[in-house]
Amino acid sequence: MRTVSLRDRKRTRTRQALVDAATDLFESRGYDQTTIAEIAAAAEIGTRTFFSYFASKEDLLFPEADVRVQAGLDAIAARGPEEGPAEVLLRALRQIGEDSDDLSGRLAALRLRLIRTVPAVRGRGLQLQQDAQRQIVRHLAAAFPDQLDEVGAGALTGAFVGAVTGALQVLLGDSDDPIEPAAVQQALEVAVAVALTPWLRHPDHQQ
Amino acid sequence: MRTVSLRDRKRTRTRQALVDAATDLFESRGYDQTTIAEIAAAAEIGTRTFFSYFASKEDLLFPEADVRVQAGLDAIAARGPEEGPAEVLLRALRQIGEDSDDLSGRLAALRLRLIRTVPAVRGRGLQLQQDAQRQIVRHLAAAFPDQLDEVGAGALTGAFVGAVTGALQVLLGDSDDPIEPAAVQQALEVAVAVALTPWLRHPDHQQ
DNA sequence: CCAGAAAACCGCACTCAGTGCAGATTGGCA
DNA sequence: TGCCAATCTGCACTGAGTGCGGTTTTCTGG
Repeated sequence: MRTVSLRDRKRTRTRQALVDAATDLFESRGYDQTTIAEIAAAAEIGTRTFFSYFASKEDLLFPEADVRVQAGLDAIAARGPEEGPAEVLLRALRQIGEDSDDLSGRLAALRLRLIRTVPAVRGRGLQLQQDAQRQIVRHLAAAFPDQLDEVGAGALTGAFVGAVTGALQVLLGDSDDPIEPAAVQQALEVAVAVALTPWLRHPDHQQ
Repeated sequence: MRTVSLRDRKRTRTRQALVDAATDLFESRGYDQTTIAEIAAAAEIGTRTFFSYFASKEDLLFPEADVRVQAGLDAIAARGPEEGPAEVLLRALRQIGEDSDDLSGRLAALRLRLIRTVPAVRGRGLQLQQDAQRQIVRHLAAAFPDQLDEVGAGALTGAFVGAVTGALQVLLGDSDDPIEPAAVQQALEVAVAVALTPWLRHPDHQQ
């Protein structure tokens, strides 16, 4: 038994229609050249109704943000008895990376491009990232009360996330479409090595 | 001989008047309740003219961003012969922290509060931080061509900046005015220890 | 099957940020 | 002094986002 009331199904469908319509329009016409009115019209709802689905135009690019954050928090909660904070963060990252097609997929590719192109989108993305980070810090500190205080958890999480995004930012830098998974993997390993070296117990980590 | 043409002096004065007026109005009325028209009127210029001084309302809170970034880049350029990348980053941070009253000062305090309060301001701040970070990465990679490639420099800088901001974010968390410099110093040391341990040659660093 | 309540839809009018344009002002400089 | 360029400013406009109020649709209990 899921959330299957007609109301909710309809709402989910409309929401998806909005994302799809926005994806199409952003790709063909460009982000700034697309108005919310056009997106709403393409999804066959009134302009006013749009704002009961998304609070802003930018949010169309990050539709399942909360789901991904939750996956990360779950990964922290499911820590093994022998894991330290660094291992947990690493596993959480892999978890998020797996169940979301974050580098393939039409919307994902569009998002990456618009993040590099449109300031408003970048700002919103960074904002969401920081919010997620804050939650991770709280859960991490709570999960390792003897090894980390809040400030330490903030520093560790910040270093980890900062290293990964810093490396990815350089890697995805200016080129457009051709993203090689191998290179991404390599960049992540560099970032992890830089950020987590003093934290990992086993210096070798496969995959 | 500086930039002392009457034109430039006048322009600088008007710019400062705008920042001052905005500071006053933001403090008394609140950020969202203050319109650009009001700020412009308080600084005795036309509403339209405002946009030839600042591109947006948020930018009023970050008036000397470029100056600070430049100070950081200079600090990198002035590296000593025995310094590694981590030491340079550390020195750059201290440099920036010194010549900008970033934790005292009316505008600085207001900025911190609004960053926590107003999403648009936070987004803009993160954006500026990321831009600065990108420049630092470039300069750092150029300064240490044998020790760092671009991706490594991105990871290192990201880890460093991420750790510091992550720790500060937790520290400045929810409280409002009372910021104790000693606690800040402590948080920075924690962050540096977390992020730079494997990079620093001398594990002890005074001050 | 049928109220009535709740939630969603949606038009209307509004505020405000930000832009393009064109004309008036003013400072720089020969 | 007089010309050029930068600056200032009002006007008109677009587009995001909000509050309000009335209508439609869905849910729930009898």
